[in-house]
Amino acid sequence: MAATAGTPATAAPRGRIDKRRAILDAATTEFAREGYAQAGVDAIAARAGVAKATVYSHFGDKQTLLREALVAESDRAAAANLEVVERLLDPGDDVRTALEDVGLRLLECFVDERAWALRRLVTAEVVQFPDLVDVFLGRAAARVNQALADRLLGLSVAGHLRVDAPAVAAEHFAGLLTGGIDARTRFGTRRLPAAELREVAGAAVDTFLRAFGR
Amino acid sequence: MAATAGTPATAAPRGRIDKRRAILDAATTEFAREGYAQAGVDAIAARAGVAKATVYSHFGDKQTLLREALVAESDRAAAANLEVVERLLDPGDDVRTALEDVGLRLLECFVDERAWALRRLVTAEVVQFPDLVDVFLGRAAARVNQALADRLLGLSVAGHLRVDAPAVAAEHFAGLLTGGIDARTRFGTRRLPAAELREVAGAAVDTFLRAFGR
DNA sequence: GTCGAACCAGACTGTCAAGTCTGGTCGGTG
DNA sequence: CACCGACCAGACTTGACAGTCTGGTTCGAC
Repeated sequence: MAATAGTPATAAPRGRIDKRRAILDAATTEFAREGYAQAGVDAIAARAGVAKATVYSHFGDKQTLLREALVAESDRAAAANLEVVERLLDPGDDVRTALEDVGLRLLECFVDERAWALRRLVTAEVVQFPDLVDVFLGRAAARVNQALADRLLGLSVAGHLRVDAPAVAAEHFAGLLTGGIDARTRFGTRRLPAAELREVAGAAVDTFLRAFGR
Repeated sequence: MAATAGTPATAAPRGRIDKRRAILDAATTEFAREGYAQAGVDAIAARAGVAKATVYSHFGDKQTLLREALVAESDRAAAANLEVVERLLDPGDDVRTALEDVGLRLLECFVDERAWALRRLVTAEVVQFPDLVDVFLGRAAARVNQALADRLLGLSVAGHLRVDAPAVAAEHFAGLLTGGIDARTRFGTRRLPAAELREVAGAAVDTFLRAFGR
């Protein structure tokens, strides 16, 4: 914890804000492209248009930089997912259509390049830095799953679904959506055509409704 | 490309076979623990009880070593999975029980430490060595999915299930099983108690049968 | 206008690891 | 026996990179 005790809040951006953001963005890009070990601090500094010393003045060391970048990306991903899930609050006239819409959008979040980079980093570095998992799960995965469970419960109460264990149903909805996605996207190295995304989402919703529909 | 053209076949194990195996095992262990970048060839040689030069004489360079290790591990994982899936050939009197049995065993394969290490390596290095994905998908994932689809189709023909798109059903079965597994195992860093595994498998089969059962 | 904090370019240090080389041991084959 | 190819220990070369340091510039605050 390199937090200087002088600043009031927990955030503690010591340098000028825009530099900090630039460094964080550059780090995210570079880590995503090269992986933690391969990414050089020199390259990150260069990409950010900043001197190497500035990077160290802001973040202390490379590991902290990785952690902060992951926090930012997790929040970003969570925000995108949560916004999508929120759509289930008002499902309109047809649950199937609403679920397909949300499923497709969730899938789009999931196959997004930055989302893949995030999962890659967490997966790859979990052995060396186990606390990164907490960052990712706590800030992104857990919140999204909780929100989805809430919405599914809401749909059930409103009589659109028959769900008795919302958390399980949420896990299953996500699982149906993302089951074969590693293979389909070749671990994030292949872009899926829109038609295939729709197809996958459609099939997932189909099975989901067979199991949990009225 | 250090392949000496003297040997006849493509396999070309130039040294004594047991040395090759020892190196491959050591490499697998070391890569699994440390990741590709962190794992040192010195450490691999030491673990294999072999001189560093011997490693290079067998495999040429570190990258090749990784690839060969992944091939071996993929085959290993595939064999374990396929053996489990095979059990659906003779489902006995009760499909639910058979599916729960297979589901649980598949899950056990999936949360296995070596399986996690394999996925970690593929995920982490996919950007640098895209062809590793082909090794993993071709040798393991695709074959398992195909076998599972075959068995599900068989069960459907025998009147135990109602499956019209076996490949999709197989993807969904796997998705239901492994949907929340990243979070549950904290990306492979936490061992799941047997009870939780059973619970997850049970819930997955439950949903699956609601969707595809007779 | 001066003071200090943030910043710059780039040189520097120390470490670590991939891959090579040397010189020698050992076991099997003609 | 003489040879050859696999193997050994370990020194060596080479390059990359984290993190530090220097000396100087910019800019806002007082």
